[in-house]
Amino acid sequence: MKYKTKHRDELLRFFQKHHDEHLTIQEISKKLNKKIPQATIYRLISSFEEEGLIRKYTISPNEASCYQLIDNSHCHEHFHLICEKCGKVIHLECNEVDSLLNHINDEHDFKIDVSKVNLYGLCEDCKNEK
Amino acid sequence: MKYKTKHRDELLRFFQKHHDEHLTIQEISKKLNKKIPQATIYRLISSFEEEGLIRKYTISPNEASCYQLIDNSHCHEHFHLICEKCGKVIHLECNEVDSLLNHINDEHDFKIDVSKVNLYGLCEDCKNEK
DNA sequence: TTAAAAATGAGAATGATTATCAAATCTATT
DNA sequence: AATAGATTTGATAATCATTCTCATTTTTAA
Repeated sequence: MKYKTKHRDELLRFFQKHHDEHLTIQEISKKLNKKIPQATIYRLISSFEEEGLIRKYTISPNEASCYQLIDNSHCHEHFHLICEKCGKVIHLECNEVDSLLNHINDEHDFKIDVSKVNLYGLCEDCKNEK
Repeated sequence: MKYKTKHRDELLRFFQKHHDEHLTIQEISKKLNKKIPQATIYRLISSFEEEGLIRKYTISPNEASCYQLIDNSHCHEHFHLICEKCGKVIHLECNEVDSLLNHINDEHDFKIDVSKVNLYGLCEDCKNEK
């Protein structure tokens, strides 16, 4: 059972306030003026992740991961496309995705958890800019 | 300018021999009976990566990356299906994947980095077991 | 053969994330 | 509101993949 604590509330409010950016633990810690110790931030965040409240972005394995509040206004299931260069997050909702999901479910017998799918790559702008 | 060295040749031969698996540095080191020191393996591998000879796969930010020779004779690009319950990693290579990649590239103008695609969900066994 | 350039080896350093554990806090129940 | 049991916290240590360092060795082109 989860207990409600002031750190928990504070961190959640923080994510709501910064819902339009994705931040690393370091950045969060700094913006909070170290009010919450890093170990606690890590713990709370992995708890939020499990609860499906926030999403983790890992651009590169050697860089810190970023976290962002999950936006539920997009109710339909969709993939996230994340630009490795500029960090832009694109919500991809299209039939081709659905049919791939169905194909994988039916033919490969694997049920994908869409809410956890992050597809990394280069967005339109960064792709052309080279 | 690159020099040809015995380690370089040996590691390349190793990758050719194991072209059908992707291995971590640890595994490579072990399979080579530590003939090549890890620091050197890291260096050679990042050199191979730059030259476009091998591809790095990142399963999870907290696990070691895997490396595999890029086989230009057939399109070897594949996704990883990762079971959230048992941790099993399935290599998904199929036409539907390719067509989704092409669709996203052409219609949504986003170039996906295949080596980073990890689709989380439930595998056959864990799905049914509930 | 020689000198400059690159690679090597062993170990130290880095840096994000996890683990530890005693102390503090929270919650439901009396 | 007091209590007991469960959970969270804080500070710090541990982990682990990867990168760095630097003196030594090897390679290459002239």
